[in-house]
Amino acid sequence: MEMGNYDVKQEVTDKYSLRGRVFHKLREDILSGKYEEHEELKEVAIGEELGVSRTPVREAFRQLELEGLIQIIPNKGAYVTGITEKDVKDIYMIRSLLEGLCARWATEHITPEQMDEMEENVYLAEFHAKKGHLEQLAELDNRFHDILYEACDSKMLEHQLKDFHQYVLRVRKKTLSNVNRGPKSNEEHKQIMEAIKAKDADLAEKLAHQHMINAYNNMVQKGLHEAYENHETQT
Amino acid sequence: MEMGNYDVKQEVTDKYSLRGRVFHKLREDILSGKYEEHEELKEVAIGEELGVSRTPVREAFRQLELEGLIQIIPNKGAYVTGITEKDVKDIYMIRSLLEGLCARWATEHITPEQMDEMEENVYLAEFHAKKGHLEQLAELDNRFHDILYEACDSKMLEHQLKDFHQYVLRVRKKTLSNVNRGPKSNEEHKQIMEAIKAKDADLAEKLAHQHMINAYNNMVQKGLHEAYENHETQT
DNA sequence: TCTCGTATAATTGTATACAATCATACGAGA
DNA sequence: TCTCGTATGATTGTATACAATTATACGAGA
Repeated sequence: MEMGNYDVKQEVTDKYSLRGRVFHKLREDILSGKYEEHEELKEVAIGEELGVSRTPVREAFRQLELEGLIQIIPNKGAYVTGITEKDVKDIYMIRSLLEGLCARWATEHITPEQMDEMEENVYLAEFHAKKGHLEQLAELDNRFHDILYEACDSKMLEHQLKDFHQYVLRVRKKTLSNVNRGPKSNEEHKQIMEAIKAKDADLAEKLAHQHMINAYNNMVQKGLHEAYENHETQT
Repeated sequence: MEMGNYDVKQEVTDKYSLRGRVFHKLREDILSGKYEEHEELKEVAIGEELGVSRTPVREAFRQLELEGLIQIIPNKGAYVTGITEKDVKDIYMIRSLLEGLCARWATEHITPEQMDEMEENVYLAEFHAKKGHLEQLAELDNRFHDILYEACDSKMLEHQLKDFHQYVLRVRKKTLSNVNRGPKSNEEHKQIMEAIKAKDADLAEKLAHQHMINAYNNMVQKGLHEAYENHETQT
């Protein structure tokens, strides 16, 4: 609830403030590979390119540094750190552990309202899967995880997982998912939901953990062999 | 190696730049409870208090926001999020999982040089434990974990864990550790080290995981009943 | 030719000025 | 008295000016 509100405000910032726009533009560009690794980002150049002054650029730099995307050397410059395939893999492995923990805690703390929304999500996704509505399916997929994050009732874990989720969504252009992953993903969601409903924390943890590993395996497999454009990444 | 250099530079920034000082001062103050939860932080007030202009203050705010310590509402203000006892507990639970993963990966990727340093660390700590040198013991304890983070050979995981480690170090003033934890902690380090040396990733993971849980249990237990001043938190 | 020191340019760090937005107070009108 | 609109002040958002630091170029001396 509190975090939900936070995120809304964050969105507002990102949309309407120059700093937010610069921050997201640069993150997008770094993750999509527009900038080479170790490339120097100059404040004035970026500012001119985006039509803003140095101030918002600098503030965006400080945030990017904290996210580990650039490295700022005092009085010298900002250098792109980039993100390798190994980084993505590592994130998925880390995330798989945390998603498991999240599912465990969600089992213990989920509210009836959240449980209802989760059920609704799964059944609605089942419907869209049958109809082949991939876009709605992708959106419901993301929403399922957000529900889980909120249900775990841990500000810290929710924050971590949302960060990772964001991160992963950004690299979808490089490593696109299989269009068939959607329905399969929802099957797994359903199992996780049922484990939570049955208050089986061990099972929920295990399933959520495996769910993330499956998502990764599907992603790299498809990322190497095929590349379906215009489809969202399933998690 | 790369991260090591990064951290050195980061330290330089923090020491010599106003932004770094403001950032760390505010983080310290928030975590130590100087500011109430939901308290508004005003740029000019903070700036005047620290004798700097708004610019470094603003940059520090942006970083604090990303760390989740404050919430910035556009055109309105920055509000302290604070950190509860539950947050600390959650962090330790999250960290225990990631330390486990870290130990696993370290088992697979540790270099002979890192292995040597780890052994040296453990044996040196054993010596200081016998002599009752608590300060050196605390420093070696922190260093042990840093070695582990570097040995896991994952930029992402290392980044995450160092963040958490930093975070935890900051709250030591509120929840101080038992002075007897040092030697016990090092015993556990030794076991972890031996598991890594024996290439037993499963055992290393399990031990590192439990090590963190023990550290937490010790901390809360002691935090509630006693409060030894002037001793560093272990692990 | 090579080395080293100095001068100059480029870049970041910080401070301040101005613009935009939000909160508050106050008064007119119902 | 209550409501609503406006004016005023406070605060943040952005741009620019100045200071400090670093990188580079060039020339003097060996």
